[in-house]
Amino acid sequence: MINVAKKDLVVKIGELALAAGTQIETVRYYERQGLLPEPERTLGNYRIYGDEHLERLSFIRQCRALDMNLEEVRALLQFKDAPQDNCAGVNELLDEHIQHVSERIKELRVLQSTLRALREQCAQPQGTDSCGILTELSKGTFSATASRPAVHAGHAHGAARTARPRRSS
Amino acid sequence: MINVAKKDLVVKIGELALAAGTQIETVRYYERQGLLPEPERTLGNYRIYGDEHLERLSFIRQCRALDMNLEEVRALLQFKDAPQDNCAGVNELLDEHIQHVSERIKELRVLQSTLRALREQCAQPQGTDSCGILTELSKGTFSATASRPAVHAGHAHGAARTARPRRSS
DNA sequence: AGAAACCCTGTACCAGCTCCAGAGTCAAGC
DNA sequence: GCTTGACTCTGGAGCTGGTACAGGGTTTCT
Repeated sequence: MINVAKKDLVVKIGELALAAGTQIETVRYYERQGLLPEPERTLGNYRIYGDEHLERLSFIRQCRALDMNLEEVRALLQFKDAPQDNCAGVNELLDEHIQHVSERIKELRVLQSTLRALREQCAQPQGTDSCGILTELSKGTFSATASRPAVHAGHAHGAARTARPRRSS
Repeated sequence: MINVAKKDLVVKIGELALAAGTQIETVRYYERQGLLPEPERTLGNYRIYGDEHLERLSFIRQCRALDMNLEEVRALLQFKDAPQDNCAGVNELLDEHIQHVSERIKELRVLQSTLRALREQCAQPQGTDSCGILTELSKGTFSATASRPAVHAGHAHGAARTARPRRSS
C-alpha cells in the first residue's frame, strides 16, 4: 500500500471549467475576485488545478445557482475555511437569503396583479390612441404598488446596484 | 378668448425630474438612449421641457416600475408614437411580460424550497467541518432544480446580459 | 457684486460575468 | 524537425440601468 497522492485530479483550466459546468473566463474571474486561490502554474504558465479547486468551484456555482451574490458566497467560503468555528453564521446567512427570496416573490406577485389589471384595460385591439393600456401608463394612477426602482438583479441586497430612489426626501 | 398655449408647463431638468420622481441623471440617460427626445435649449444651453416630456418620462418610469426593461419600454413608446396603428402589439408585449414574471415567480418558488431543504441540513449549530449545509453545497446533489445561470437582472429576456451557460455542449 | 443653487459635458463605476485580440504553449501527425 | 490545430495566456472592452463625480458655466437671490 503506497500512500495515496494528495491530488488525484490534475487538470488545466478548460477541463476544470467543463467539470464544473462553467466557462473558462468565469474561473479566471473568480480567481481575480479572490474566491478561488491562485493555482500553481506549469512551466508554460498554464494554471493547474486539483480536486480541492474543483470542489471549491462547484461550491461557488451551487451558491450562485441558489441566487446568492458573490458577497454571500465569499462569506460562506470563509465559514468553510474556518472548520473550527461554529456554523451558526451559516444558518443565519441562509435564513436571511431565504427571507430575501420570499420578499422578492411577494413583490413579483403584486407586480403580476398590477400587470393583469393593466392588461384588462384593453380587452380587444383598437387604435393605439384610445388604447387603455397606453393611456393608463401615461398617468400614474394605478401605480400604488409599483413605486420601486425595479430591476434589482438577483436581489443583491448588499450591493450598490440600481439605486433605490428613496433619496427624494 | 385668446388661443391656449400649446405648452403650459415649461421647466428645466431639475423640476422635470422632481415631477416624475426620478433623478436628473436618469433623464439625461434616457435622452442619450433615445427614449426621450432632445429638448430645446435656452440661450444658456439649459434643457427645457414641456408637458409632453413629462408625460413621456412618466410613462417610461411607470413601465420601469412594472419591471419592464428599456427595450420593452422602447417598443411601447413606438406604439404610442403611431396612433393610427392598432394596439394588438401592446397586448402581446404585455402578455409576454406577464408570462416572464410568472416564470420568474415559479423559479423563485423552486429556489425557495431548495433553500429550505438545504437549511434543514443543519438544525443546530455545530463545527463548520460537520455542517450539513456546507457539505451539501460542495456536492452537487440537491441541485436538480438549480442548474441555471441565476442572477438574471430584472428578467431581461431580450438583453445580452449575464450569459446562459448552456453553451457547454 | 458675490454666493448659492442650478445646470452642462464627459468620464468612471457597480455586478457578474462574457467576449475578443494578439500572443504564447503544447501535443500529434507527417 | 516542422507544421497544424487546440488550448492557454493577459489585458481590455462590453452588456444593463443607471449613479456619482469633476470641473466648468449659468441663473437667481440677497
